[in-house]
Amino acid sequence: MKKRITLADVASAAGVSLMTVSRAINNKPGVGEDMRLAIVKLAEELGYQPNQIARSLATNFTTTVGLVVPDNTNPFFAQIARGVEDTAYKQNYNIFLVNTGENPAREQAALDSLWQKGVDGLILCSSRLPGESLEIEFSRFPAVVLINRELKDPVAHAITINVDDRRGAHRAIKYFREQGRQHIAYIDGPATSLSAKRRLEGYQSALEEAGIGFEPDLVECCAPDTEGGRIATASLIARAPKIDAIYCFNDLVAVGAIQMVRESGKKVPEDIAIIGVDDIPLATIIRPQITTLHVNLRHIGRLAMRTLLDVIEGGSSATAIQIEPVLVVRESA
Amino acid sequence: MKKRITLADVASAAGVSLMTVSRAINNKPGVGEDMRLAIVKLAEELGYQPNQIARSLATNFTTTVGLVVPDNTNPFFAQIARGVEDTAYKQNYNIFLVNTGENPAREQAALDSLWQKGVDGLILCSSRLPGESLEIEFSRFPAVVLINRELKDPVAHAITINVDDRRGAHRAIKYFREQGRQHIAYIDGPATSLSAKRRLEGYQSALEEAGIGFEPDLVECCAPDTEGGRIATASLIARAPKIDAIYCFNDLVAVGAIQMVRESGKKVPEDIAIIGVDDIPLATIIRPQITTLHVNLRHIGRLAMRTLLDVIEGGSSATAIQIEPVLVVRESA
DNA sequence: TTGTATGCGTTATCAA
DNA sequence: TTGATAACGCATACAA
Repeated sequence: MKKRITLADVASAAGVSLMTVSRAINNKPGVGEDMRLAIVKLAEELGYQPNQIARSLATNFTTTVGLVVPDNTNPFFAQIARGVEDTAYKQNYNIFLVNTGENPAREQAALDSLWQKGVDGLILCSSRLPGESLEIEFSRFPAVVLINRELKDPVAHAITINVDDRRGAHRAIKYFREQGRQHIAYIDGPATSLSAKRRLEGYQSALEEAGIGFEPDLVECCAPDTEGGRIATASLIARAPKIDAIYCFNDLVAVGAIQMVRESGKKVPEDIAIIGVDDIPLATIIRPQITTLHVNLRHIGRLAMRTLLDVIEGGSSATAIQIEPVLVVRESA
Repeated sequence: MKKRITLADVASAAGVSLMTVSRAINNKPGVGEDMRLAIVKLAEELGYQPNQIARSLATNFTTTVGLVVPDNTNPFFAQIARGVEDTAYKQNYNIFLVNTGENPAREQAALDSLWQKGVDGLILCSSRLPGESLEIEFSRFPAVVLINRELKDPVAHAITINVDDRRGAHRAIKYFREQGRQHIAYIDGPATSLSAKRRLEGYQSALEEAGIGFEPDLVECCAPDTEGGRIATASLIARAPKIDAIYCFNDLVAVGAIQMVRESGKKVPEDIAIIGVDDIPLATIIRPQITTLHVNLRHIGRLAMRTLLDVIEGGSSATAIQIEPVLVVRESA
C-alpha cells in the first residue's frame, strides 16, 4: 500500500512552511496568488489528498452525516436515501447509512455509533425511539432532520418533514365522490404505524366533510403487502357487498385488492374503484394500472439534506415541513 | 450542545492517568482487574464515548468501509447493501454509501472522497472504471471486494464476487428442454452490461450442449424493463411464430413478455413458457407467478462484508467467488 | 505575506 | 501495574 502524502511532504517539496501550503490548498487569505498557484500545482503533481480524519480532529467537522432508516431495501426509504446522497455528493458530504430493522435497541446503538464518528448531522427516518430519547439525541447532535415523525414542541436545531397523509386521504375521497361513489371502504395498515393513523384520520374526516357518515364496518386493517390486501378485501366484500370504492393504505395493498375484487367476479374500476398510495413502479406495470397518491420521495431526500445543511451552517428555516401528495389518475379509479 | 467527555475527564475523575483509563476501556493488559472494573463503571456513569476520530488518527483504522453502487434504489443493490450493513453492524463497522449513477467521473470522485475519509476497505459494485484505474485503487485501499466484475489476473487484497450467469442460463435451458420445448428464444439486456454478455454466452453454449443449434434469429436485445420486454417479445413473435419458450434477461422483462404473449392470443406457459432472472418481489405478485433464477442478494452482501473483513484482518481467502443461481419453478414455465 | 507554537483526543513507546 | 511523552495530520492563533 502506498504511503500517504501529507501537508508536510508538500511543504518540504515546495520549500515553504506547512501553513503556507495549508492556506493555499484551503483557499484561505494570506498567500500570494502566484505562490498559491504554484503550491496547488505541486500538490496535485505529488498526488496530495487531505487527510479528512486529521482535519476533522482539528476542526470538529467531518463533512459526514448519518442516515438512519428502518430498511434501505424498502423502496420508500431507498428513494429518500438516493435523494439525500445526491445532494450530499454535490456538497462533498458523505453519508453513513444505517438500518434499524424497526428495532429500537439497534437504532439507539446506531446513533451512539454515529455520534462517536462525529457526524455533522443526522437524518432520522420513521424513528421508533420514545420522545424522551429523541430529546436526548437532539441535545447531542448539532443538527437533526426527522422524517415521518412529528414533534409536540418545536426544537431548536431539529426539523421535521412529513407527508400530509390527511390531505392525501381527502384528495382520494373527494375524487371517489366526484365519480359518484357511495360506499367507500378503507383498508388501513398496521395500527402501530404513524402513517396508518394519519391516513385513517384523513379518511374519517373526509367522509364527514362529504356528508356521508363514517361506518366502522367499512374499515379493515391488514399487513401492508399484497397478501394483506387480498385478505382484507375478501372480508370487506363479504361483510359489506355494497361497497363501490376502496382506498388502500399503499399500492401493494391495492394490488391485492384488485386481484381479490376480480376473483370475486367484479370489475375494476366499474364495480369497485381502487386508489392506492406511494406510486411504486409496480403501479404502472400491472393492469389495470393503479390510480394512486404520489409523493416525490427522492425530492424529499434532497430537501432533507439541504435542510440539514442549512441547520449545520446555522441558517435555520421552518421547523416543520409538510409534503402534499398528488393524485395520479390511471386505470383503477 | 453538550460538551464531550474525554479520556482526560474520566482520568481526572478517577484520579489516575489518562493511559490507565485508555487501557482499562480497551481491555488491554497492564491494568489491575479491580481498577479496570472501577474505571469502566465510572466511564459509564460519566457517559464517556470514545472519540473515533482521534482514535482513527492514532491507529490508522476507522471501523468504516465504503460501499459504492450505481444506484441504491435498484432492488438488486438495495438487497446487497442491506446484507453488507447487517454484518457491518454486527462487527461495529459503519458504511459509507455512495451512488455513482453509472457515471465513471462520479465514481472516481467518490473513491477519492472515501480514501480521504480513511475507510478500512471498499466494496465496489458493478464498477464502470477501466481496468487501469481499478489497479490504482487496489494499490491505495487496504482491501477491496469487487461485486459483479471480473479480473484478468488475481490481485493481492482484491476479491471478486460474481453470479454465475452462464450456469444459470444452463439451468433454464435444461429445464425448458426437459419440458420438451423446441424453439427457445432469449431476450437479452443492453449489450453494455457484463451480465448480459455472460447470460448470452450461457444461453448459446447450453443450446449447443443440448444438441439444438443456436439461431441468431431467436435472440433479441432490449432495455432491461417491462416495456423493453413487451417490445422485444412482439418482434420475436412476429419474426419466429414457432417459439415455445423465452428465457428473459430479468423478471421485469419477463413480465413484459408475459403480457405481450397473452395479448397475442397465446397462453403462458402452455403455448410459450417464460423464465426470468432475479426473483424480485414482483415475481410472486403477478399472475402467473414467474419462474425465475434466484440468487440470495442479501447473502451476497453479507458474504462481501465478511470477506472484506477477512482481508482487512489479514486472513486472506479465495480471490474469486462464484454464486450459483437457483431455479425457482412457479407458474410461468 | 509567511512562519512558529499549540492543541484536537487518542494510542504507542518508553520509563518508572 | 502505572505514568509521562511523543506521535497521528491538520488548523487556529499569534508572532515575525
